[in-house]
Amino acid sequence: MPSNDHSDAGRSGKPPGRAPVRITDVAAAAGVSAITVSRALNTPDLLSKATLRRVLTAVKQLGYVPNLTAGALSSRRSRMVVAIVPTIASPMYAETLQSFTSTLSAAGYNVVLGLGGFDDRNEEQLVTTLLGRQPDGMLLVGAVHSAAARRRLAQAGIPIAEIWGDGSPDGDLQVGFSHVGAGEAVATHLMGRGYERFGIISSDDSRALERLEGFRAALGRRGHDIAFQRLVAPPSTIMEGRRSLDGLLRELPRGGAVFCSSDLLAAGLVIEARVRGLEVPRDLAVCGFGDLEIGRALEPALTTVSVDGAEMGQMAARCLIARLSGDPAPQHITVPVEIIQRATS
Amino acid sequence: MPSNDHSDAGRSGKPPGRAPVRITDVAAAAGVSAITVSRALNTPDLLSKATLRRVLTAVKQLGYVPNLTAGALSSRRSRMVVAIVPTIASPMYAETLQSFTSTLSAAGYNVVLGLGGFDDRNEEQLVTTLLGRQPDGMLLVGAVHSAAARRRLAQAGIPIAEIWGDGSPDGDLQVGFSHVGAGEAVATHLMGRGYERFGIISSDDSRALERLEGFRAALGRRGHDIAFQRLVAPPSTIMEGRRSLDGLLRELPRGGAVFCSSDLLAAGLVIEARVRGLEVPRDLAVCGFGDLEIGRALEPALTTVSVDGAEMGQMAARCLIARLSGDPAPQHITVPVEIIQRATS
DNA sequence: AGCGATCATGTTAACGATACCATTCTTGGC
DNA sequence: GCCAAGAATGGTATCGTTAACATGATCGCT
Repeated sequence: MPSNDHSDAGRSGKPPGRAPVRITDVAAAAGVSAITVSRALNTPDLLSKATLRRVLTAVKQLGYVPNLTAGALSSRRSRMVVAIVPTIASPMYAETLQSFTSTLSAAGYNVVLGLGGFDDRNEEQLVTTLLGRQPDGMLLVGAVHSAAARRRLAQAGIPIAEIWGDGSPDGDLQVGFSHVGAGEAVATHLMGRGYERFGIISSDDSRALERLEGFRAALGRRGHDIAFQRLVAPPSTIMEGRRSLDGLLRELPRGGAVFCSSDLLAAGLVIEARVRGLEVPRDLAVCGFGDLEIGRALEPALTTVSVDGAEMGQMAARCLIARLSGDPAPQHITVPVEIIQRATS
Repeated sequence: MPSNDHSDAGRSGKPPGRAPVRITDVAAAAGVSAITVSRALNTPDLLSKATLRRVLTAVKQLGYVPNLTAGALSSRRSRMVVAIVPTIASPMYAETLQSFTSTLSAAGYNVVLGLGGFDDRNEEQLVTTLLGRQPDGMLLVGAVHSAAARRRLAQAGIPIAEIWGDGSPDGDLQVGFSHVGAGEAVATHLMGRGYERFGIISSDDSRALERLEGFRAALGRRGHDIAFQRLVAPPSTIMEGRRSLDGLLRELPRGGAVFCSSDLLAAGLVIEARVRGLEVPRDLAVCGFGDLEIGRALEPALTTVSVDGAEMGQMAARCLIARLSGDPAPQHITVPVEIIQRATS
């Protein structure tokens, strides 16, 4: 009977003969104790120059890669942050996630990605698994709806940053803007430009719907209403914008103005309008949302609402980092929302 | 410099009075041992109905969230996969990552995101940290260039899937297509349509350049050459496409055909051409790459090379999962590349 | 010169889970 | 009715690292 004493046999991992270098191997090579190696990598200031050099040499020579899983278990700091995003197929969220991840990466954190989709189906499942990773912090893009999931988050005891929020804060850290306010601003802008008939094409998700309500309310205050309204299933696409024109023209005579909940929808609308020989904005004015590249590059260039997704991601990351470092961090950050008037209104 | 003793209490964790429920707590509540709880969650088949029910009740009641970090350390399986992507600001990669993540998520894996950018600067740093997370597998979108980083990867002993590759495989699992072949196919297509003057606008990254070379070679074989060539810094944008027209028109008289390394560049070119009163494709034919939504929705719709980014992501995920489950998985998968002829050529 | 303060390093014991092997309790075949 | 084979469960060691505390060396100051 082969008795698996101590080393290689027993809990052997992957098939190929790997050489898992552990911290003790490095320690032995450098003639120090394990904790000294740990300190060389985490708190080098605590060591003498000579020891530090010796350890780092050994690290390099052996090709030591610290096992961060073990480190996390022991120190109770995983240096990981979970980001839950509805989708990254949408450029707005992608941009936000990109800058969020980059900023955290520079500070030594890794990001674990959770894709929520737009339904609450397996939200609890997702949140639970991800919390099991023991993240030091969390980013929620958009709200978490399932009650069970929210409870879990609240009990997790980690800082949670929420961005693109829709006004029902789960986290203790908000980076965002008022969607209602944005809708109002668009209404004000369009009324100011002299338009008198209005339509809206909106994605059927909670944040877009808030903007819709803001839009409607501001119009109403001045005696206007929404003559045409169309909800489309997320994620928004250019094609869906093109397809919206038909219905729109039936309800809205020439000279109206339409607010689209995404630049993608707006771009589609403009493209289709031109194909039909309409002149934008004379026959149809359009305002998008998001200030995506396509709007800037379109002809005519799209009037839109600019919210800096990258900025929000970076802000959220910075706040989390501050919070995790014990530094004070603001609880609420409002990112400016700006109407960029270009050629379609 | 005062050593920053940030935490006041001992190893008590986060400030707010949390109740970290451990597996032993659940075990006690259910009147079983810890290992039984573990089995209830991981291999429920091994338990009797009655015990299973009892344990799951306790789990729910206590709101137990398994510490996956500890589990990973003990079992040497992290159930995490690292994805290294140049950027997710580009829709192509975003799409790939989206489907990759979704597929893995459904199989119980989490994805750790690494953003590489297009430079090799801190590539080794990034790879090292991420390997330290003990991922079970890895996805490389595009190649890893730093020699040190490649060595690390090779020694990691985990399956590595590489997609969007440029022909210098790091991993042992390839999902992709021939970029050279794609360039050739475009050349063949355009020549077949009767064009005789050619231009190219390409992103300055290795994969796009391979397509360029394929394009050039195929043209050369039939006695043609590239009359206009422009390299633009990644990531590609619509605006950059628009800006390219000026130079292009100087070198390429009306009736030429241009291959763009991205649908974004191609879309910009088409938009600008129409602004200048050119007719597409009569005055200028354009072929893009990537089959993005914008190409489909553009007017005139863009001829392009379709590579299914989502499909590739899903394939890569499936292969990794198979490999990790001990099932056989193909080493090389070639995804079909198809020229979609629409209205711009 | 003595002595507390500071620096540099080491020892020990977790962190929370699972692998391995052992143990008890069933079961069925002859 | 007895024994081998399997089902159900538990005990113990361990995964690789870091926190907490301990120790010895160094140093400046009265």
